[in-house]
Amino acid sequence: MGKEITNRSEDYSQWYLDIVKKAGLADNSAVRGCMVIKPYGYAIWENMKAELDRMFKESGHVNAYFPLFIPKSFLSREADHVEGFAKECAVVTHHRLMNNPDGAGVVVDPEAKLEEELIVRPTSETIIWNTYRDWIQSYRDLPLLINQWANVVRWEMRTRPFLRTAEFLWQEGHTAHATREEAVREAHLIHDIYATFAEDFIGMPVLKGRKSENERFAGADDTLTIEALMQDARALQAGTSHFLGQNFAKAFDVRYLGEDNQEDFVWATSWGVSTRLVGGLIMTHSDDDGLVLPPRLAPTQVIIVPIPKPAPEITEVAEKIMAACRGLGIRIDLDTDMKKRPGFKFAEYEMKGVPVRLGIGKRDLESNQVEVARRDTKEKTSVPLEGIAHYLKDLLDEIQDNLFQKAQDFRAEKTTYVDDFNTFEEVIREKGGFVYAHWDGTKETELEIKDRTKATLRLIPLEDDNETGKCVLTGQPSERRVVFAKAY
RNA sequence: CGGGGUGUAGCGCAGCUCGGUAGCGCGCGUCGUUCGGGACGACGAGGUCGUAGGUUCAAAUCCUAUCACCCCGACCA
Repeated sequence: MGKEITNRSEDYSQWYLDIVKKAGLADNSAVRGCMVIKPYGYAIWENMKAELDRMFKESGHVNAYFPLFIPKSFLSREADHVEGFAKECAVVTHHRLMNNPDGAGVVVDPEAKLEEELIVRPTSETIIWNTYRDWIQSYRDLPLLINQWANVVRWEMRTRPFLRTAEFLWQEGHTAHATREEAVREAHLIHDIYATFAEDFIGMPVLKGRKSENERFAGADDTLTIEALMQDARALQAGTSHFLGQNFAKAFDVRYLGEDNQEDFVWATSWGVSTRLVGGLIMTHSDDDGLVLPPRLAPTQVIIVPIPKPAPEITEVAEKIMAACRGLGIRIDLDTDMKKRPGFKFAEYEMKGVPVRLGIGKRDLESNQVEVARRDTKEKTSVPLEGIAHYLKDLLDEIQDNLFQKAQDFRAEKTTYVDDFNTFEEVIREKGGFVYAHWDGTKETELEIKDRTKATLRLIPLEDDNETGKCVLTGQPSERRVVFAKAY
């Protein structure tokens, strides 16, 4: 008891907060809008990070680190960019405190005002492109394929753990290329990596497409996005990859001399995913009993619970199982807590979403078996000790597949094709999910739809299904269906 | 920034209307009995009542100011 979580059907948003709290992923902090990521939550992020980092490096990228602070003037170099971020910047104005002359505490020393204010980076395009100017002279310096793991700050009005926090952790890739084609290719490559990661590791199916001009990243010529559907039938933007054209090269005067001795501005991309992915993971798989982790990202994949409590003869068997499992790369642990009772532990590991639990008690020892409990289906079976490691390896794969499949089925169920506006409004209001509809391509229509239904244009699919039609709102001709949804 | 609400033990709350020197549940510690789905008993530790003023013999309670946080909107990875 005392660990009850709100049912999804009652209050989805409270359910989410309960999971974050009770699974020990994050706490609110003393700082408005900023969370403390607890060890268990951070371990999930570390696993994500490790895999993404591997994927970036395999595709030729290297890591570097740029400053947390950006001179205010840098931000305003690119007009669209500053417009997009100006309203949510944390600004450093002074560099020193002093004892309060009126009494206790310290105050900002007015003498220590900075000549130029510093902005805590909301994203690093400006400081990086200012640096790239010095690094790039010739086509031989290109491409420059750099990624940074960092924290950024965006002073959001309303925050939610992982989904939207004032400070968040992310990676931001910033690449420089000699040609437009190469930069476009890079943006698509990363887009593919993001989609692969989301589906194969988080087990979160995503739609791939491009953003409308209105939803595009501030300063980009083209924004590619992956969009996932959460269990409350709302969309989550899970990662974006931008083709920046020559916008930042022009703003920071980054030119290179080509093989043909012609000078030109450099072409750019930038791309990022954040700790928001942890929020997406939670909302994709978890249930009313707590977190459900996809095995590939679970800090602990298998937990052994001695029944009724740790004892030498149980530990001996557990050690053998663990050695065999670790040999196959399975992350497995033994619960050695003497105080808590088994029932409590079962509930606790379910809350934490550990994919598989092994129960070992006297009757298992006698029959040379263990009890195997899956978190995803709640099924329990007795499995012979002989060959248990391979059994578990296969089971973890099966759970990973099952979670992905379930999420895919859910998305399919919540995907609707709509051809008239009444139905559109009704589907958005009653059913939610992704709505494929025709759109006349104008910003006005997009905004009016948002205004009337709260649904936003999530993406324009990349592949043309060659189905022309009429805009669901205006009846004007449309070349393809686009995807609308209510989003986080 | 608009509208609503809350600050009392680690967490969740009662007490405030009608001032009298702080209580309940969970959690925490010790011991014992338990232990195959969130155990039980006994004893115990723990609170400048958000902060600063004021009224009063006396303030968690009344008054003033202030800060913080939460919820609903507008902004957003």
